[in-house]
Amino acid sequence: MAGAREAGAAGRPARIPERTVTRLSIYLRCLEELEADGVRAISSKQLAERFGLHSAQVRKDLAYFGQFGVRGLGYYTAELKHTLERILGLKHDWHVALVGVGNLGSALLAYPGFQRRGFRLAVAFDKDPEKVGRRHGRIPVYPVEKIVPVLTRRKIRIAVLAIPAAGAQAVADQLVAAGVNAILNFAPTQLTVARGVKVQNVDLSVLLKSLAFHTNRTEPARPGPSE
Amino acid sequence: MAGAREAGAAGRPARIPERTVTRLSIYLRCLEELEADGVRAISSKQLAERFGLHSAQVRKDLAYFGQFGVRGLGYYTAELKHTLERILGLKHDWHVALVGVGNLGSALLAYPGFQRRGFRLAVAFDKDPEKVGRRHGRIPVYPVEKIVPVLTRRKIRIAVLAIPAAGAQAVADQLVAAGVNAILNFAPTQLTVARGVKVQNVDLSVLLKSLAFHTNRTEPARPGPSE
DNA sequence: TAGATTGTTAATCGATTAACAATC
DNA sequence: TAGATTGTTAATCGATTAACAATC
Repeated sequence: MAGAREAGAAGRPARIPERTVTRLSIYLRCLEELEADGVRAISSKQLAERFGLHSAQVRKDLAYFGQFGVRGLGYYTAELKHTLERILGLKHDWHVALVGVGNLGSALLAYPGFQRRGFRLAVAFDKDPEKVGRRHGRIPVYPVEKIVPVLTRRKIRIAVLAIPAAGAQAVADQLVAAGVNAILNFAPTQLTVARGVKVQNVDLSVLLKSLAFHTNRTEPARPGPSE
Repeated sequence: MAGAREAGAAGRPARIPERTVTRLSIYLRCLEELEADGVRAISSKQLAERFGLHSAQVRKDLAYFGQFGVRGLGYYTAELKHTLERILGLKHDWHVALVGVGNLGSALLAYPGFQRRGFRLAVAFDKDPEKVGRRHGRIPVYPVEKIVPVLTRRKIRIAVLAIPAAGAQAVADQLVAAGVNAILNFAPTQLTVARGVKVQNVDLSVLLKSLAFHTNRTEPARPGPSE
């Protein structure tokens, strides 16, 4: 009885480990390159090697969602890419809201790889009256008070939070009230949100501290090949 | 036989889980706030609750490095903060190199929380002759060809990579040759580096894909409390 | 002392890896 | 067919949580 069950044939939603989802995203990035290079197919072993993983890991990650490979051959590049896009929900563009048009927010608005991959920053919010009303390229900047009406009307479900820690929780509450399901949080603070809303934290300070810890425990590295 | 052994009394370096280091950074952030609020001491239970963790987790994380608590009481805020700073290697400023003065790089140069917490962006590099030679505030911008001599001379061990994927591996090679031990990598590509060099990837596209996956599997969230 | 909380060991849980029959 | 690689189950590994004696 071969069990091909996309997300559980019975109906059980099947919990997917967070790290599996992250790896699928990385596999996809790789498959885009492979397809551009004209590589027709790739095995789990070859794919795994590119990321220092084991082939079983790759096969297991994919097996959560179905059977996509060909025994004796591997996976067809174009087909697997297509499949991963479907699994990750990238078959249509996502409209994304940005809160905070400061240094980081502006950089994100200008970041091409962001928009390119199906994430379209559709609206921005800021509390500074100087910034409100203007446009950043083609993106309108509203006052933060408008979060609920604007996002509700536009049915936006993903938001990026690029403001200081102080006001972050209040804004997050607004986002959730507006029906947002997922928040990419650059504010260095722990957000409390309703169950079902996913928060992905990116705390540059925390990341740097981890690097400092590692550097602190490592020899000052040879001065390089002469110079 | 109570075993107080900082990093292994014998000399064994004791492998610390990555996630423990990340949590220590987060605890520290919290302790800074607590100290500012005049909170004298805190228990592992109280600390854990702020992050949705179990108290045993907090105690275990700390136990890797020694015994810092007081039974029946908890941990003294100021003391634990001090201790975590020492463990993470934050007792002195780190000079950090930035490669890539584009949108993201400029945002990082202007980001205050970055500099504030003991990470000083000391030098920047770019391949654009337009940008080279100028200064960003007080930070000089050199051509990327100067990475090895400049970093070697200044003994810089942490670098931030904020350039497109295409040139990232070549630049990473230069950084490693220059004696860098840790790289915060914003380029959406897998870097191959010498053992002992730590790479911390921040791929915005991957993070957004995880959010898309979650959003894709979730009901479109109630439209919020009326509006 | 009585109450509280640590530090630490043992039990549990979940994720990674090994192994192999199925099959292209 | 012979060789290769999948999909999947079982074994291993590591991290989280429970439990509790030690002790403030």
